[in-house]
Amino acid sequence: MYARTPADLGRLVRWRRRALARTQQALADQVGVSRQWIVRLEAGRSTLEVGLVMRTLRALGLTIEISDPAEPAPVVLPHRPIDLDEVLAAVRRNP
Amino acid sequence: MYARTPADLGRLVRWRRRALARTQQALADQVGVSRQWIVRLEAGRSTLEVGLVMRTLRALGLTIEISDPAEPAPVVLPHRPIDLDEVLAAVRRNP
DNA sequence: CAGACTTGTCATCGTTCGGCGACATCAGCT
DNA sequence: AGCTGATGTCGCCGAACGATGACAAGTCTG
Repeated sequence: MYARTPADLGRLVRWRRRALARTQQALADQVGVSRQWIVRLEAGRSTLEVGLVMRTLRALGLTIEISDPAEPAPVVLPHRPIDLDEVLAAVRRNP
Repeated sequence: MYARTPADLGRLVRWRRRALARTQQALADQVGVSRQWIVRLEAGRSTLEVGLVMRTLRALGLTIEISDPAEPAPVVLPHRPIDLDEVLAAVRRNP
């Protein structure tokens, strides 16, 4: 899940918190912030402390990865992997 | 590159900025912040505005991905792909 | 080495953040 | 419908953020 803006972040945090069936207060207690701060984060406020944001993501069991999108995408295996043994057996039967 | 703390972020931003051969002032101008703010970010300050941090990462051509580490890692191909034609030719020569 | 450029540090100012308390509103259950 | 718990909103206060200017220190090049 990509986060381009604080609004993206806010939506993500709310979704995750609900997925974990947690209240704003419980999350706030875990992170060590006020419930109102969680409300602001979920509302997509851009002026929040980045350190607290990172702690909150961590409290939700999420990781933050920063990467360069210009790097080539990893090659993805086809849905049905080729059965190498089958191919080799066929060649052995009929080279 | 995972970022767990603002200090991680700061190191990453500095590394990337230097990789792009940019000065702090140039980056600051691009993002619309003061140079001193960039200094603080690179120093790993935790109390900076998250919106500005996200904008800075974007200005450096970086993306932010938030994910659940419990999800299975994607299958990655080995560094040297198997040359199927070679394998098949070998079997044809010596089944 | 000197000079130019870059980065680090400090202090000040106006604005606003985060915590708090309080209340309003919404959501779910019986 | 009433009740309970969860969430949204508002205002106030002290702390500190971000911009600015200035200077110190570090780095690089000819």
